[in-house]
Amino acid sequence: MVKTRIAPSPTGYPHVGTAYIGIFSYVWARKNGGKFIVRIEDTDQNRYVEGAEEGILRALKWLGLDYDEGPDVGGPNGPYRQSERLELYRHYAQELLDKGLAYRAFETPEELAAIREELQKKGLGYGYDGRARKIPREEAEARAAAGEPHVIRLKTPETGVTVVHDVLRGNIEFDNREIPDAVLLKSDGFPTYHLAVVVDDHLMEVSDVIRGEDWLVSTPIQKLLYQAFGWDEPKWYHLPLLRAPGGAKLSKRTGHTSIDYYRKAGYLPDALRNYLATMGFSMPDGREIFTMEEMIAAFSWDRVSLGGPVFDEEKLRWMNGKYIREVLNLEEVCERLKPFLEAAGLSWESDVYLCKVAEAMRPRFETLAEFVEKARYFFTEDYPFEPKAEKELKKGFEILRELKEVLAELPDLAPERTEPALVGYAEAKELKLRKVMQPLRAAITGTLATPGMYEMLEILGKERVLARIERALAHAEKLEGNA
RNA sequence: GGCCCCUUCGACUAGCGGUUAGGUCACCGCCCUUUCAAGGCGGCGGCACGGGUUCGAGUCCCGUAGGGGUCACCA
Repeated sequence: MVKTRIAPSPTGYPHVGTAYIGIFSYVWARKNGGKFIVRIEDTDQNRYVEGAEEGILRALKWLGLDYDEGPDVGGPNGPYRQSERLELYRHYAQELLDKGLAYRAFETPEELAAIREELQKKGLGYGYDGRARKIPREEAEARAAAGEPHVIRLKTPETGVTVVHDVLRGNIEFDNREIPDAVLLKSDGFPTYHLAVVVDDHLMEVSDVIRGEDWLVSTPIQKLLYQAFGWDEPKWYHLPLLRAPGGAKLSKRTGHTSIDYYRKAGYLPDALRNYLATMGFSMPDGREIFTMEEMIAAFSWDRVSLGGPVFDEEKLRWMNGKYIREVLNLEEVCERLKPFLEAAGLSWESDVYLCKVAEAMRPRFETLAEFVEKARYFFTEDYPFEPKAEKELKKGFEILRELKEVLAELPDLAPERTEPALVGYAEAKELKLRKVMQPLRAAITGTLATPGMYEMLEILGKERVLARIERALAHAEKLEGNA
């Protein structure tokens, strides 16, 4: 059975890179009718951030990456938090010690730094020379028993090569002299990534390891560990890292990396998920808008490209807009809008009203937050006038006064009545339509970028429109006074 | 710097020996139009470079360059 996993560290906010890898892991598991699991890699006590795990799990669910096993849902191979599996790692480290495939090393951090510097000077690209291998076994055990702080390191072959087969890249050769005697168990008794990931992936029966390219060069260490234990290694897939505009790895400094940022900015989970999927994967027919199910159906590793994709928020915006105006239905859009209006302290008289506004605004906003910004005047009488709108108010002051009378005479502001009325007025006065529309638009919205006039008049209703014109007229007079 | 990976328009990508190198975002223009969008139509723009292999190379091989990653008791 194909079993994939995502293994985030609870060291901060949920990262888009985690979601990116998560999507591919999820899709591959689903494609094969397998399982997708989440494991929390919290073996670094120093970097642990309170609440980070919850944030990450919430973000994964928000994106629709539901997992079959995980810290909060359990599963047959738990616990799914590495900090709760320490005994396991100690056991397996001991096994390697017993087999003579690992050894205890007693260098202090300062000594290690000195060794590293020395090696660097010689032009060697790694940090430890394996000197503690020379300590006789009995002596090492005695020192350990006496409580001397130490780590356990993997005994790595000194000659030959280790060949890693990456499904996406083929065979990759590593000279064994380049593979360091990696620390497996730290002096605090916690495992390092290498030990923990191998033990857990084996015990949890992970068959396919899909992860970021930054893990590629540490794969030989893990492969050697599988060999030391006598276990079958999983299939390896290293996906390219998401890049920031300019080319560097996406980071806090170079762009928005928190999934929470995108949620709060009003991106739809489906749009983000869809966009992330296009970072490397493409549909056979070239479609860029597709559901998770469609991706699963069409997925194949030879449709995954290996160049590091630049994360372009501009295109994400476009895609989000596409979802708002074409993928979701109107009711869904209205529902999504509600929390954003509430957060802005705005209220709506009814769902029907909200939906009418949403319909009118639909082609005019790309994020939910943008809707609140641009449609504010539909939800409050206390909307501001932009400078450009004030100019229109002044220019069209007389027209506005007359327009108010024209509209006041109509029984209601249905398009069948407002259109002939406004067009008729313009013709009678021999005015271009826009000369009439712009002051009106400025008056009832405070801005010049709005939905169609007839649509707006109907939504707002006669009473509010007349009151708004009145208020705008007063506002314009005040402007004249100041000028 | 050593090692490893990667390389098609500004960005995301299609291409899997024979294509006028296609699509999407962005940008520009036109159409529509009461504003702003959306939409439609059109345009700009690319195979990093140099060697091979081949009748033929964006596609295969080698080198160079560039970019990225990694060299922790972090993951």
